Amino acid sequence: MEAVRELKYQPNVLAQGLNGVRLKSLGISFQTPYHGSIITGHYRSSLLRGIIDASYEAGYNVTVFHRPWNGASESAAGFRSQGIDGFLIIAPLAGSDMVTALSNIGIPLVVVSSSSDEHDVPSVDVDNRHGVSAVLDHLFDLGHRRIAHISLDGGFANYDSIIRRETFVRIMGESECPARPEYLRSVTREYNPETDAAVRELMALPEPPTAIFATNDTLALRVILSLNELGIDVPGRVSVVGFDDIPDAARVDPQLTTVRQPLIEIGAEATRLLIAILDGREAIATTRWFEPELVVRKSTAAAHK
Amino acid sequence: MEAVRELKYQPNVLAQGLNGVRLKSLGISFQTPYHGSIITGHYRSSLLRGIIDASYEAGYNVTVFHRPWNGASESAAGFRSQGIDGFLIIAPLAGSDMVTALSNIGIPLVVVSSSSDEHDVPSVDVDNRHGVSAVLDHLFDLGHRRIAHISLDGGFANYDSIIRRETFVRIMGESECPARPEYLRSVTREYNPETDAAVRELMALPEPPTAIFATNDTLALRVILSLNELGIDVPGRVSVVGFDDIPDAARVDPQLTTVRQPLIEIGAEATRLLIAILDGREAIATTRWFEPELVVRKSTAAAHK
DNA sequence: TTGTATGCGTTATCAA
DNA sequence: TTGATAACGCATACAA
Repeated sequence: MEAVRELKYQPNVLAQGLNGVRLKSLGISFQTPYHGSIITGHYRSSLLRGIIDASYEAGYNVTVFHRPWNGASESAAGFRSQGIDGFLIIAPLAGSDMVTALSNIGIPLVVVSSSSDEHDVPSVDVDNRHGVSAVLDHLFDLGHRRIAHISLDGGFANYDSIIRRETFVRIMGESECPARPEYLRSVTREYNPETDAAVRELMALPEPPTAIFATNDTLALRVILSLNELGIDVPGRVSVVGFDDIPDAARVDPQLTTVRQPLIEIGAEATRLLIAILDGREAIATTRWFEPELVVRKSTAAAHK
Repeated sequence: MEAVRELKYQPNVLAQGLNGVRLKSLGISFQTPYHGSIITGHYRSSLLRGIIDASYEAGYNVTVFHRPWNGASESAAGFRSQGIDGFLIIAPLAGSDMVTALSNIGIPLVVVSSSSDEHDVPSVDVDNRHGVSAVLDHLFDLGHRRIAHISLDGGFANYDSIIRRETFVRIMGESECPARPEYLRSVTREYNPETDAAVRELMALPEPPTAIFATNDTLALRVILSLNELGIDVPGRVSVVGFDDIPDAARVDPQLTTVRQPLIEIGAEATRLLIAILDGREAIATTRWFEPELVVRKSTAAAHK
């Protein structure tokens, strides 16, 4: 023990790992369909912040494995021997085999946000159904019946947006005013002329919607911009609702009504869950939901007649 | 080779590393004086994005070492055996011994943004002096002579903000209108009532400034808010300039005049530099500067008489 | 070219 | 309790 201090001895983590000791190291991966978009935006960086904070608390390191997941079980290989104990998959995209590929190699996994029950992988996510339900209740209360929904599609779709759309259709279907097909739109990217076109077409309908529910805030912000350019007042003529409550939601004019989800907490909880699984303290199939909160601001008002 | 495919053989990275093979793995650390602020904001996440992109290009993994750097050469120990080849220090804070501690243990280092010539460590940064000079030239051209500067101080000060203040003082000193001491303010956090107080006191001076140059955009945005609350028109009465060109700078009203620095590129270039050093392709002491670009928007106008 | 031994720094096992 | 030894999976150097 004296010699330890004397020589400033530090155990060699690699040798420990070679011998089967858990290295207290987590792998994470941001899956992105296009190059360079790793952690842009509030959504991913909040999740990452929760992950890094919680792993720090638990004494774990975090390694970012950035791979082209475009259709790649081979991207998944090689994780077993990397010295990581478990893996966090951040907001996987629908239609990718990433989750399946990773779960096949037998590494403990947790999906962080945008989970799907397609896979039998534990996850931590917001309760999207509850969130959509709160949005629609709010709009119904304001007298809205002609409600449109703009979703994400193509390479950018994540499971969250799919579930939100499904829930939207289901709840509308159970109401007195089922969603008309022409009110259901989707775009492949949020900040994109596509969105302008979708909004324009929506508002050019014989019976235009009085409210537009966008699948996330970035998209909702763009929708407001598009409406502004058309000279359509928000919320006087059309109400707009988003999802996420990114910081900009409270800064734009009009301030956005949206659904807040505790992203940092989701990232942190997913990390804790993964570590609990690694420690054998938690059953593998656990999945945890966080309740979202409707934040009513200025972009929604009574339905325009 | 057949057997490799047959058995899906994957070399054990740990064993390779134990044997002295470079693991193509980079360590990074965000130094933050308060808990939980790892990658909030555009500044850090842009740097991180550049780092992750460039390391991916080069086939390197990135491991986040989150430590309390509050005064800790012991935090630095234990990196030698972690299997990382080199280390990127992201925006170190002034007054911390983190850089010194890390450089003492002999790991190849590169400082990413907010570098200082206090340490003999290679770095990639924006040319702050050039940026400040462009700001002041712009303000001089608009007829401003009473120019205030608000800087960061205390635990949050990074080297960038220190250099910006020094440069401000130097250039003003060489001009016909040297900076008055009462025009030099600093706050400990950007978004903070402190900033309101500083602005209020500045504007209560017998000769209030006609322009305020904030050391970064977050601070500048808060300055505009403070001025608004005082009923002072921007830019009619006071011009405001920031630094960074965060996305919000173009979204607020009035749009912020600021200095754009290529953060993603800085992160990427720092990564490439570190890898070049690891490969022995680059001398150790190299340091690279990126030229910033003045972005003139709506928050600056001719000096109020 | 192909094969065999040695060391990398641990931990675990077994013997003393 | 202490001490020696094998094994982890690979790379390297050397022998065949």
